[in-house]
Amino acid sequence: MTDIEKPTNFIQQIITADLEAGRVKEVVTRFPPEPNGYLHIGHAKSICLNFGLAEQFGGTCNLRFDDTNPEKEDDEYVQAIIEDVRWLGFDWGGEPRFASDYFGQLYSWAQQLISDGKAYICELNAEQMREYRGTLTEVGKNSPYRERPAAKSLELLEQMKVGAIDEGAMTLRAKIDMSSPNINMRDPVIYRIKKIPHHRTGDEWNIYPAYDFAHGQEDAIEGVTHSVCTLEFAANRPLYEWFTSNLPLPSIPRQYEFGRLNLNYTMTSKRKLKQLVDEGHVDGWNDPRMPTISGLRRRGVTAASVREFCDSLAVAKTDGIVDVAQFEHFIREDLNNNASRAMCVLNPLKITLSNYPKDQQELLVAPGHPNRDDLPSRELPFTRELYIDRNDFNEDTTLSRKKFKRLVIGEYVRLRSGYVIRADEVLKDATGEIIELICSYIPGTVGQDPPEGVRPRGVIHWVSATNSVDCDLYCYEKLFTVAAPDAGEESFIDHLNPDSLQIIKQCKAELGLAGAEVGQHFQFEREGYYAIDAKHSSAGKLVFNRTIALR
RNA sequence: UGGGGCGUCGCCAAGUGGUUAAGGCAUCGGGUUUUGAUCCCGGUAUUCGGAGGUUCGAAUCCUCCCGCCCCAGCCA
Repeated sequence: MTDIEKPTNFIQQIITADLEAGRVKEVVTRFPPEPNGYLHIGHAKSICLNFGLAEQFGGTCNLRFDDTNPEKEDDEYVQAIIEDVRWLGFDWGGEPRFASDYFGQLYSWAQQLISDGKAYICELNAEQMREYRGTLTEVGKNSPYRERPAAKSLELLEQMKVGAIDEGAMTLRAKIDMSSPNINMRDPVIYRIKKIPHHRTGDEWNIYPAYDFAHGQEDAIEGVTHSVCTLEFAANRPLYEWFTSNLPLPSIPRQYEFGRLNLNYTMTSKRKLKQLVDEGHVDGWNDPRMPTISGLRRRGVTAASVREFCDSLAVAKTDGIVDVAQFEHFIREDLNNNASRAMCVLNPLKITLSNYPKDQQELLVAPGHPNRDDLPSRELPFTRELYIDRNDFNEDTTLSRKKFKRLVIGEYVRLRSGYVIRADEVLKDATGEIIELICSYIPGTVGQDPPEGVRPRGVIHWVSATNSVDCDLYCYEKLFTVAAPDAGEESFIDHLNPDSLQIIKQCKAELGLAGAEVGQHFQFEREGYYAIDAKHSSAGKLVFNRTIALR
């Protein structure tokens, strides 16, 4: 559908070559989140890439939870992740997979490794292990337990498994090379004792496989052909390959790394996002200021715009920082094309049309969208008393037409989809504050040009004062005041924007908005895009989130 | 510092020895407009981290140098 052909990325090139050479006959990918937090915009890139690759090459993509660390994981996250991936529009055919489904298989592969003399139970504690590991420049030294007989290791592993050994007292380690320049290859721990109930396996296990011992094997079990992960795992690849070549796996998956998405003014670290939630800086994981998928959804960002944005991103090995304005561009693009228009006055200023009959009301018809007639039109009650925005009136009559395209005493303005009016008089209270404007309307100007000599300064939005609906608006700004909240010496908490949320109460919205539902998107003309807040809005109280302002 | 990876416009990025060095975002002009929105036109890198070299010809090949990122969790 796109007229501009997007160049193929290096992973697509590899897959194409693999297919042509017959190395793989069907492409299988996977999105492998750990259920220890909510998904964010960075994950969306990975999701779109993995599911997208499967789609492009007619293969499949699994959703697989990498739940090998019960300490941090929870079913709440599993459910949220499933909802988020679905919402983004992807399907993994059948049930999601879990690393924990393979614990039994993984355990017997561990036994196999021991029998083959390629793994051993080590009794070094954490601190000792660190000392033995060496540093970036010094090689490590062998553990004194390294040559322990396989039979003994097998026996100890079983004891670890049944809970007979204390946490931290022993580990199972792969026997590789303590002098490898790649620290990951210096006899990495592949099983550790954790006497913690697992969200799926309960207290069945007292030991859990480490990431490196699990991931490649999980891929192999599922027949994953191209295991795509982020750059920081590049140093783990030799280890990934060591396992796939030292174990009798049903298939040999290959790992490829690409640069993760970084956005300025945004934080994409599950740990730190969790901190924001736990410390109450935001209203939960789905706070509309959060870069989480659930936060974006609640804010009113569409799944389509997230997908479009992700697809526009390069899949390469450079790790850059994308300007959030680029993301916002796609949010506006989709909303501009699809959101129905509506009017809402944020700072109401009452105006009375002195020449409009007191009890008269006519229903004006406004289009749902300026250039889409498939969206239903709207009925706008027009009455003698209306509200316009205070910012759309100025007492300074010397303002040029070019500079101020709004109401000024003695001049005209067009009410959007309505009449042309003229401001005649300002009413103020004792303190000098403007409380009302007396105006007059020009009959016959709905959908018609005003008579000769009447030149409206511009078009402003409005709402009937006697037949409209009240609502609250939650307007958001960037959560952080600096482009790189995560850099520098100070904590990112110090860079939180104190004005990231502004609540505007008692706004006046056109009547039709009373029936707005969660999931609908609106453009409040001349203001921005808004969507019902699923948390605060209720039958008796309309609450909208500002998804994003108009440019 | 040992290993791994990366450096093309303010940001992202195509480019795979011969192109006027794409495109998007941002930005700056101008036009249309009953949203100061959208839309439409147009401007914005003699140059590809730097220096040498190979070649008729280099962002693309070679050499050296510089800079940035990742790895020393019983996290993933």
